[in-house]
Amino acid sequence: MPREIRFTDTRTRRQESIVPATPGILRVYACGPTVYRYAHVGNLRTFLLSDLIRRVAEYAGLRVDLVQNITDVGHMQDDQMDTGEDKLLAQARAEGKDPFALARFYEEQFHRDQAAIGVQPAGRYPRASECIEIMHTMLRTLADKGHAYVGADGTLYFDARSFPSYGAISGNRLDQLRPGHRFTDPVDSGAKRFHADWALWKHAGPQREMVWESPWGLGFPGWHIECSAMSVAYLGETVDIHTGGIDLRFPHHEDERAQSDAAVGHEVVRHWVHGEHLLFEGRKMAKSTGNVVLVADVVERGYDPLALRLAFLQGHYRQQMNLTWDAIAAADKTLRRWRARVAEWAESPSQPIGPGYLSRVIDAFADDLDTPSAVIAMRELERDAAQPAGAKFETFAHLDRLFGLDLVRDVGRPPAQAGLPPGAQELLDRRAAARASKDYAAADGLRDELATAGVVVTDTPDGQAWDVR
RNA sequence: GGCGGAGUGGCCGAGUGGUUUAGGCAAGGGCCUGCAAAGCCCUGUACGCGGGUUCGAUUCCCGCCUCCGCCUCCA
Repeated sequence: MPREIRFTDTRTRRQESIVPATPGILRVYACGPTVYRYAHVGNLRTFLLSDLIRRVAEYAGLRVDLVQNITDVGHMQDDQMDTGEDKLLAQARAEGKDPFALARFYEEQFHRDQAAIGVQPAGRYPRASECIEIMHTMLRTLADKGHAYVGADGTLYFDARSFPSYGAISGNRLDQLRPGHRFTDPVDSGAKRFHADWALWKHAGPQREMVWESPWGLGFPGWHIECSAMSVAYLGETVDIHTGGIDLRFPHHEDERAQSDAAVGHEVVRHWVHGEHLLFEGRKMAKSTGNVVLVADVVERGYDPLALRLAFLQGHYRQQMNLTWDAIAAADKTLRRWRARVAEWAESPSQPIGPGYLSRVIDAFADDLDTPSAVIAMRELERDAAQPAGAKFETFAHLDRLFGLDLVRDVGRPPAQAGLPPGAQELLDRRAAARASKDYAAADGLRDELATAGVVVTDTPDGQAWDVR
């Protein structure tokens, strides 16, 4: 068990020892997906962050209360700001679907992708669209305390200048921020008082889908208020760790912090932990760049999705990582070899776990999630001839609680019998006969035939082995 | 203009003021195999540029160049 767990806190800009406000219970809020499209592997790398925090904390004996929001309303899209549509409505219109149905579909896909890369489900997944009331409660408080005002366009805005420590997370100061320049800023039309103010409750305008009644009229929530309201409602007025992608540091988390702290009256989030971005082939992963990679793409190329997880673990969460197909292939190969080794080692008599490697890996995880060092330690253990196989098995199997790579998948796995395509068994039998009679030309031809049918045959001392692709 | 992160060998990526200066993948050679595959063994190529500090810098300092991100879209 680690002596202490440390993470780098974006706000304090240094590593902090994590001590739960409530002894024994670590309260974590993870910024979740906006469910208007498939999550790409860059998104998934960020979501992995809260999973790793949760695993190391649970390993250390803490109970982890992990809440991850599902944003299914209110996340404005840049080029839609003028029309008042959010990302979901725009996508629903593009696909000709009901926005709620669309949101549920991508939410379901999100959970599937999470499971595919070994992310354990959060305790709760509140949906923004189902938390409108608790948002109203916080908005009323903000209005009562003088942090909010209704603009000329009927939208409720947060008064940024009413929150003196604005900018603590990002380092952005109100007097240094540039006014919005990508769209017609409401301040230009006199709707809001100051360019850095942001919408708390958007006035519906002509929009008639995904709108709710409120003390400020028909409308829908601003993006940032959902996380403030939901984190406080679900985790209480003190949240130990709040995670998200580095891009959320500003404005999302800056604004969220202002709302939460202003409403509650003290610092709500004790530690902000952000994951750096994933690049793919050297570029930021984005639709506009054309380098979006989904879990489905990885699977389609024949790789185990958990190879993605291993590839992520080999880099540090606060470093940009340049993912490539070569890197995924390399991780996939390592993962398959580890599973095969673990299955072999499992045949040996069980041995106590060697404390050296165990503590190295655990300490690495606890030291600001130094997963690269943890993976290195596993590679060293793998080739350490001084360690008995039984101990290697126990160590790999045990530490998979932290790695989450399903390393024991192949233990005791019977030879693949099921899943052979029709006729394949006959080809296999004929090839075995051909080899027995040393007719290698025929055997190689049959091997090619089987490969075409998706059956990869290899020869072992015990005869033919095969794997269905 | 403000805020933030990087530049390591073909690729991904650790790391360190200096004796053999990761590891993986790929490549080449070998063992094994009927041939392959897998596995095992061996091999090579590094620290963006220019100064400085130092006996010695990839590592520390200064300057520069380049790349990436945020500044009210974004994981």
